[in-house]
Amino acid sequence: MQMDERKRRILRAIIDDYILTGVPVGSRTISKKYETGLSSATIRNEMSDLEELGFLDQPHVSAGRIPSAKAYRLYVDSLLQSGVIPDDSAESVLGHFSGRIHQMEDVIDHAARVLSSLTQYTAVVLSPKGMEPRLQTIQLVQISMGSALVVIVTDQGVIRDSVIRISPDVDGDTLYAISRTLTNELRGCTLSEACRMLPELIRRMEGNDEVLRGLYGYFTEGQQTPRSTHVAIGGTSNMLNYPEYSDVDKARNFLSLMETRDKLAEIVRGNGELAFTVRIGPETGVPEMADCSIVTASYSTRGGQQGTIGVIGPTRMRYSRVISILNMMGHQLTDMFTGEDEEHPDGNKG
Amino acid sequence: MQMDERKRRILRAIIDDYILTGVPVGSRTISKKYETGLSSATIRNEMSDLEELGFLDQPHVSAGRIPSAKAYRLYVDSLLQSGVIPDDSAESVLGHFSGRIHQMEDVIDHAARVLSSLTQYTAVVLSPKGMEPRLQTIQLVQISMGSALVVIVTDQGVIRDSVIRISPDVDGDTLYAISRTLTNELRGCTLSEACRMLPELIRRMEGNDEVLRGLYGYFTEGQQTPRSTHVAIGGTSNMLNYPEYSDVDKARNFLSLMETRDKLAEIVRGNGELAFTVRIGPETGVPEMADCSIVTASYSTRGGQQGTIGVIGPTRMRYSRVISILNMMGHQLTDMFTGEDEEHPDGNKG
DNA sequence: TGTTAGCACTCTTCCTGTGCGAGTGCTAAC
DNA sequence: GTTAGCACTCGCACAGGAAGAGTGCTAACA
Repeated sequence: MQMDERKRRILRAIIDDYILTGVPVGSRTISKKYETGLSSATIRNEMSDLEELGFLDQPHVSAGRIPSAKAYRLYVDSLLQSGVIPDDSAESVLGHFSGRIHQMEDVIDHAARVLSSLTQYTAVVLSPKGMEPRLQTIQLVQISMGSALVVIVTDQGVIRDSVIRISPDVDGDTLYAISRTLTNELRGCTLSEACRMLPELIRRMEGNDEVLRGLYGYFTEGQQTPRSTHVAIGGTSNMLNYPEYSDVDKARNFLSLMETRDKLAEIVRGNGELAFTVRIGPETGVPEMADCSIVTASYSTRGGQQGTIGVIGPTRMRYSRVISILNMMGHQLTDMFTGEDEEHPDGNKG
Repeated sequence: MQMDERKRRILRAIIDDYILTGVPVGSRTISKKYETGLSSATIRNEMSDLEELGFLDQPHVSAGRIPSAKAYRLYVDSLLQSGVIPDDSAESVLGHFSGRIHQMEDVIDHAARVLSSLTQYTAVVLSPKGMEPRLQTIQLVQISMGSALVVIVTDQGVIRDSVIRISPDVDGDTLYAISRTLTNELRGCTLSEACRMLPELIRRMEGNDEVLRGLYGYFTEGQQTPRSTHVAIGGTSNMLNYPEYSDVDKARNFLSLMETRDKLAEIVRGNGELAFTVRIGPETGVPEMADCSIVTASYSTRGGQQGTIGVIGPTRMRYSRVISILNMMGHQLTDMFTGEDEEHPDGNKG
């Protein structure tokens, strides 16, 4: 048996209807609501074929049909093939970042909120992750007698800061001198390289070894607990709006997955740095998400690192809408993270 | 009618049982499970009295009784009066902060996780909030040609950082000089005072006005969008473990309340800076939380600011356990935030 | 006077059976 | 190839009934 154009059209109608309503759709519904020009009996025959082909499932004999993961896959593929659909509400993404927000983490949090409220699904935004960051500047700032703040600037603009203890009689100027030396010596190194080089430096810069030793402890500690990527989540409770999650057990499983941010980040980040992915049901590879779909897009920062934005919803997700919103949002974030720091907004590039 | 000792004992048994099981408790249960030496009939009479006094509710005529908010209040008050109960598992709090964690936000996140996993309820931890912070150090760190990082250290140890644009030909030494001047001039000011003083400073430090202007923009912007307190939440999904929230609508309401962190912070922070509060059901003042209780404790930082840790659970919460865990955790955090920065851990306070 | 045993009564919960409606599959006619 | 018709299936909602838990009341007892 073969898929012909008519089968495709009917399948699409079924998916559309199921996405809208969430209840199994019957032959009569398709024949009446969608101008197919066919009677329900014909639709029934086609549906029977589609089921045999693996595109439809039947919860029980007298219920309608629901689309299988395979059907969604076909649907999404044809959606993507025909180009990203400009959605009615997509342009409203643009309005949501009017006020300048400086901190990257704030932007990410905000993006997650906007994304979830636009899509009405759960949104996840991951901070960029690229190659291992390389040191650019190390600066020690005195906070009080006996303690100093370490500020480390890397080429990714990622800033790690922490307080270390120093001798009370080290003053600001000394700290500045140490900072300069460290910056000169360690610029361009990765953090792990810096770790290896520090003992040597400590030997050479005797007299300030106490400061450096504190720093060393900080570095090695930072190594073993690497600052994980920032994960922002929005709209976890949205998931409860869908009958798929009216079962409390399911809801709990889902929510506790959302709480373990590391695992979640791993799942959302997925297999690669693809610009765009749609994973449907079992394709997510996570048993807890067997009836979820994950749509992700990426955005880039100045250094060329890729961040990820994603939407998690039921498999009967409004794919076209979600895809177009993610698309817009990805571009918007890329613009923010690349454009804003290079030039004044009123000037042109070049 | 009066409360006598026996009524009190029976009420306590009812509350204990209801907290344990979550189902209305009958007279027979009390008479058999708790060694009262009384028959179920007697208990019934007492229960009838307790209901008349407003301590018990009856869902329907042939169900057992459940404690009212008033009953919990009595229960908690007597609990607090008799001193904080040392709980079997409370000491395990101590183990959870073994590895040094430096960033305050990380500590707070971690505390929320630990708190929720120990109590099996939802935990909320708020960063300290005190008087308006006063500037201690301002440091400009060159990141790349044309941009610098502003690091502001306040007496609360709160660090605000952001990137500003500077002229490409300003070098690190100049930035350091500017930083020193700024620190000297502005130390001890609040942020808003600094805002007012900056124009004057810009006039005086001509030549570097471009840097300062960028800084000025940063300050004024920071003023209008004050960095809100950090809110960490843990174990939101724990709430679904309790039959009280097997209703999806209730669960959704609760969860979406958890998502609006600002509002949540306001609720948890509550009325004052009391060391310890227990708000039961309606006492929370939030309709969505009519069948929740909120227990909070506070911790202090070096500057004497108060942070808040809280646990949100069903009204039939294991109060004594929660109170003792919160108590321990509060002390632990206070120790971390005050002790650690003052002295080496191996030394005694002088 | 306080306590207890006994009993009728109430109300929920669970189970079962039944009718209804939605939807299918098949067959025969067009 | 399409469609109308019909028998059939299955879930769902609802009603009725049995079981169980728990109460309130009364009368007897220490």
